[in-house]
Amino acid sequence: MLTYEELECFSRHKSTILVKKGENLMTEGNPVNGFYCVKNGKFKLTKLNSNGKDQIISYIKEGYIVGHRSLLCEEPAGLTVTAIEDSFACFVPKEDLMCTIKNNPSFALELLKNISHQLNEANCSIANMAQKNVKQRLAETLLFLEDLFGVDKNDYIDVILTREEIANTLGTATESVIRLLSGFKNDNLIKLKGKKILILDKQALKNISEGY
Amino acid sequence: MLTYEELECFSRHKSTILVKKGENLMTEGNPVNGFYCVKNGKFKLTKLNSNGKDQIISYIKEGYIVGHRSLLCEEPAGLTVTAIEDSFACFVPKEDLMCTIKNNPSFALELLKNISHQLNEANCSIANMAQKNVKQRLAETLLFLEDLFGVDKNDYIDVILTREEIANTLGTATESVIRLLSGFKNDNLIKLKGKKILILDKQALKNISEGY
DNA sequence: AATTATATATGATAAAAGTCATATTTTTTA
DNA sequence: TAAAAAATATGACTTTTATCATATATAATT
Repeated sequence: MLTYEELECFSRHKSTILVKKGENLMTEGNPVNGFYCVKNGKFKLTKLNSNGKDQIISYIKEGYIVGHRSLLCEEPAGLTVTAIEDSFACFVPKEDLMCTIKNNPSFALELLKNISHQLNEANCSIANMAQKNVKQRLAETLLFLEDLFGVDKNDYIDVILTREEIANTLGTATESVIRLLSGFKNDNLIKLKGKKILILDKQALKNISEGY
Repeated sequence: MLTYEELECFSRHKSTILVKKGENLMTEGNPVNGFYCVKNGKFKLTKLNSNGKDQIISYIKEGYIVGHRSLLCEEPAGLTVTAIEDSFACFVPKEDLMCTIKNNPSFALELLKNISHQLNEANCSIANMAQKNVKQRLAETLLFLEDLFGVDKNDYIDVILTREEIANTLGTATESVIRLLSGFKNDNLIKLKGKKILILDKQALKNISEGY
């Protein structure tokens, strides 16, 4: 996430594009010739596995940029970026990015900070994936989703995900997520209303995620 | 990993320090006031878990830099960096890094590339951790270690790790690693000589790691 | 070299998680 | 709105992995 001014600078004069729910902004393995600023909406970032399952690596929302990593490495897209609701993004061509990096050292530093921060989060994810069991990871993910996307007027986490998408975030089976969510509900840690999830006991979920 | 010239530039006039096997170059949570170039040797990068177990996030060797991510984020060290054999590294103070970034746009770009690359690798790790079973991850890790550290004169992977360290790389129990290594040995995929591991059938390991 | 400590190895068992089957509910489409 | 499709839910069972116990081998220390 960059500062408002930096994003403004890029998105001024740029055409904003609509990405409908389920559509891809970028596709893993495809060449990348610019990056995107998310103006509005929500996206999931996924990686395809040899067994054909998508692994959700992270989520982004308004104010986030995506695609810059591939540009900088001069590699094809490492992830597929898919809208999880109708969203708007604006495209910034590669040249604009490179030009700005070269002419504006403080922007380069800002970008370094941005990617460094993402790298730290990715490292934390690796440790969590490796050492936490599915229940711990689910608890953690629910807290993460509420923190990232906030809550709606009825206090439900403000993002609609299928159980399968949650499973693909945790790296587990859909049935396991369904069972665990039922368990959390029975223990009065969460409330469920279709796909909507409301966290009732944040502290308890935090404890579970840390193994207590 | 940066280019030879860039590293030279930093390490000239810098004192090289000896880090003995088991000693830390940086410690998770501690403040960071510079970064290190590895001149010689091997290090593991670990993250402490709530259950007290170390998770090995990655490995580095000569030519790699470490600590720059925390510097750029202005955060405490996110990882502990421990020598896995007697090693040499040189310290570059924060000011030198910041100064170079500001005065040398192409260096900033190089650094962006470096961290972007690491972020991509971390994303791959997340997917692997989430979707592969222990056997697949072990096969992959053996191939990774040979690729990173190369082999000695007898073709054994040129790094000495305990079974526990391998387990902490995969995020599994030490006994599981021991059992699986025995299995690979019985299947003539690897040869074991104490802690030394020799890969006999690279293709078979690759197939296992991809789930065939 | 003998002793101690640490690492490796292996079996037995338990716990966690995956898979398959099937029922029910919700959502989408015609 | 009805029919079809997709998602959720739950039980039964299997596989994977962790844990505990213990034996053996290797490395470190005195």
